[in-house]
Amino acid sequence: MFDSRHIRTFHEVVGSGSYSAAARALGYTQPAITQQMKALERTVGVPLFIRAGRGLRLTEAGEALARHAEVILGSLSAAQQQLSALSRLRAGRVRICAFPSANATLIPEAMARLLAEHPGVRVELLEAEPPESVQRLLRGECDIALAFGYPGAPGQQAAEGQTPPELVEIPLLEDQLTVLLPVGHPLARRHAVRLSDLTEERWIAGCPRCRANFLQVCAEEGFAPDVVFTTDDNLAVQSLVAAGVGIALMPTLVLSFMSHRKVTGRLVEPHLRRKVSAYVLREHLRVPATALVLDELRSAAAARVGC
Amino acid sequence: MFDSRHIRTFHEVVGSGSYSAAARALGYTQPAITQQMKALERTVGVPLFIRAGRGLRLTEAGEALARHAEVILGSLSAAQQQLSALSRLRAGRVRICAFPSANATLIPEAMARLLAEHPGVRVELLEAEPPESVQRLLRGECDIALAFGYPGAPGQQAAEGQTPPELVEIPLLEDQLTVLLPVGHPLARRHAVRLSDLTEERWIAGCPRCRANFLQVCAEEGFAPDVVFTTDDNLAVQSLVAAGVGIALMPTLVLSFMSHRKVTGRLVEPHLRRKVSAYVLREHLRVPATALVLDELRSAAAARVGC
DNA sequence: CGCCACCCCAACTTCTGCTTATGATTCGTC
DNA sequence: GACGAATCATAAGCAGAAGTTGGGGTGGCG
Repeated sequence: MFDSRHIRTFHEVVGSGSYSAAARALGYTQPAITQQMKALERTVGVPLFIRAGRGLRLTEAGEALARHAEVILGSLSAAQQQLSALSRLRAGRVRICAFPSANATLIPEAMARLLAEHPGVRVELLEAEPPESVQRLLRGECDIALAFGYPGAPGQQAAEGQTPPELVEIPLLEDQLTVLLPVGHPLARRHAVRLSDLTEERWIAGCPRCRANFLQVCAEEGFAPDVVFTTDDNLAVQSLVAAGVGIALMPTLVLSFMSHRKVTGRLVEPHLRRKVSAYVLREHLRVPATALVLDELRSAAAARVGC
Repeated sequence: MFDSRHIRTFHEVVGSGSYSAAARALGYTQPAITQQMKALERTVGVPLFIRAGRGLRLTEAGEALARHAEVILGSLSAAQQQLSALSRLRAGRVRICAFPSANATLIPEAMARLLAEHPGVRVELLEAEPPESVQRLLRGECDIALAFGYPGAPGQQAAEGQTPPELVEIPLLEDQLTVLLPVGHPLARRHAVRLSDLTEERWIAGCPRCRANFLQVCAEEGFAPDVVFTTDDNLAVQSLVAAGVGIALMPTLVLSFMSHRKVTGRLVEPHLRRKVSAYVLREHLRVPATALVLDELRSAAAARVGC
């Protein structure tokens, strides 16, 4: 197997016509070139040069190798160019898996800035609710997973159980939960409502994990809510609330981009919130494109502080 | 610039799916693979692998490099194959420059054996008289020069003056000179004739160097020959002798393949001879195809010993 | 004829790269 | 659930490679 450095040196020697010139061009001293070419001739088993007075002349083998050197160095250079593009963010693909409300808020905001600065980067977006998205990450189906979790619930972390050690969690924002009331509801005149004032209401619950968290919070407040409807479709929840079927808890993030005309959100006491984080394989942090997307997500989340 | 060894190792790792397997396949220990891949990732600037439990998974950059590795290793292997053909004598071209009588005798005999054993070797044959052939060698227009010289004549060596130091002389054979007489010549009955018996003959001289040597030899014998015709065409010389225009000196080598029906050769006393040698650039001795041809020429000459 | 450029050679030095040894982690299996 | 096999990472040590330095020979040119 040839040493690519020898090939490059050989090519330079052929191009410049002398050992000394090649040494100057490559930043070596002249004896280094002599040694390299000697080593190359040893591996080839045939002389490559014939000394002709002050200049060098190629043997038949030298001519052949010179032709091949062009090809070899060309393919090496092509590889280098593509990988350099990946490392310099002139190229790269990032697959993100996120939940719907992030897809409607954080992701578009981050993407706008990202694509403006790095037009060569490509993003693929998948939609999945939290437990699923992290599993996809672990299965290698995506590079970044956006998930939310409710604090204090061991079994309710983004991944099943605790976050696996090879996973890195990047906290993005704390999403306040609000009580969704139909306009005209007696409590809608207040700025914030107490959960304990809502024990007699009928409730509409969201996704399974949201519902589980909701039930737990109510239990801590000392009551069991009357859940009359369950759906993970945020639009359906809002419509049901508007129709007077019941009231619901809903993250502010959702309300920031979608709000039924006939519903209104009110802060709830005690403060409830879900934690939105990005997850990534630890080793993936070193992939430039992935790190870039994470940065933009962080920025987008920071711009929403208090949301 | 990538190190070709790293590329090869990377390719093997991708192919076998693990560092350890690649180490076994390439004859390294496992930590060596780890180090090489670390170094490769450092030069690329981007991770190539993501650890996935027991196996490895390629990053986007890894996938890209894997594709390039195929091309790079392919071009390296192609070069290696061609150069190996040259060094193993399955290919190779040798350009020989020789004088006419060698072209008619030594060369064909050597070529027959050479091409039988090494059908991949190609030979190009040029014709030139001695001073010219060695100059062509020095100019790089051929790889082997066959030339003859007369002993004891400093200015008459194969090359002008002494053989240059970068030139190697390979003596092939001593070519006896004969006196060419028309059949029926009074001296033709003898087995050998003395030069001093021919002082009154009319002579036909050959090529310039042959003629010069002839004049010098005659001078040493104490007479100046009567040269009535000069030509370097051996066939013409023989025809002139046959026609009774004069007699001539002619190398045995020429007579061995061409002899006019009406002439005959006789050994001459004192013994005169020309020295036939091959010349080659010293560094060219290491070129397998050239060395092979020289070997065959030596063999062909040895088979003609006493010629 | 002397100078300059080029290349070879030998010795020294530095450093890269491989190996050995050990520890950590994961997967399969009893 | 725990042990065993396999894999990769890390650290230390060593040998060989590769480069630089210094000196010499040679061809070409002013």
